[in-house]
Amino acid sequence: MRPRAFGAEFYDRDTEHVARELLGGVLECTVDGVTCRGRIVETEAYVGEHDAACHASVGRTARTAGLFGPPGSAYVYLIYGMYWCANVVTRAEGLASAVLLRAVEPLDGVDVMRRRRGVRRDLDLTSGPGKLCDAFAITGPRFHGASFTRGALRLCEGTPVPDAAVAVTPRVGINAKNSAVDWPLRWIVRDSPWVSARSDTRRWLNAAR
DNA sequence: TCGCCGATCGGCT
DNA sequence: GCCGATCGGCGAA
Repeated sequence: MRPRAFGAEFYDRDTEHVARELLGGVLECTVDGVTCRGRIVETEAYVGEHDAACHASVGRTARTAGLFGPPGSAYVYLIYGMYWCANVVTRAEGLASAVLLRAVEPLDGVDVMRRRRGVRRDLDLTSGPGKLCDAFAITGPRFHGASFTRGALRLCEGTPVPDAAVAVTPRVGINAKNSAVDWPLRWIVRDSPWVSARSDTRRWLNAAR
């Protein structure tokens, strides 16, 4: 059954709330007639031009223009010349912030994901921002600037995740000299095996106790 | 299981 | 030129 997509008003709010509430939601992407779905288990917030880890901290450029776009639009960029990362833009148009989709639990289209990824273990299909874009065939040319509220790329209502099952950590992959390195803007489903950076996450959660 | 390293290229200084 | 919101393979422990 086709789930219902979040509307633009869902994204026209504080980025932290959107990131938190996307946990348990469903990412859906249709390419070449095949639909893949996954339950979102990990997100990160990039909260604006004052956030040194946010691409928009350099201001509005050709690259970052998408971050200033309307709520619910896709900001898809290439990292390390090799991997795509998918974000959903938050807050009103003109405010540069977004939620990075970092990991999902595969639900539908798993065979296609396996073919696209070519990895040994299913756990490596979608447990990272570059991995999930590969598994779902999300690329910049296909989806940068598209809307997550309708069409081939959607974010949909799923089963909400209770606070007791959620953990918050600093974001992954932020350079140690970045002033925002420690900001707690990563949300995960605490016990999901599908989250990225598993050993780092375990270490951080243990140290925080 | 951990840590290191190379791949690969567009955007920015 | 430099470096990154990453990933997978490798060798060591």
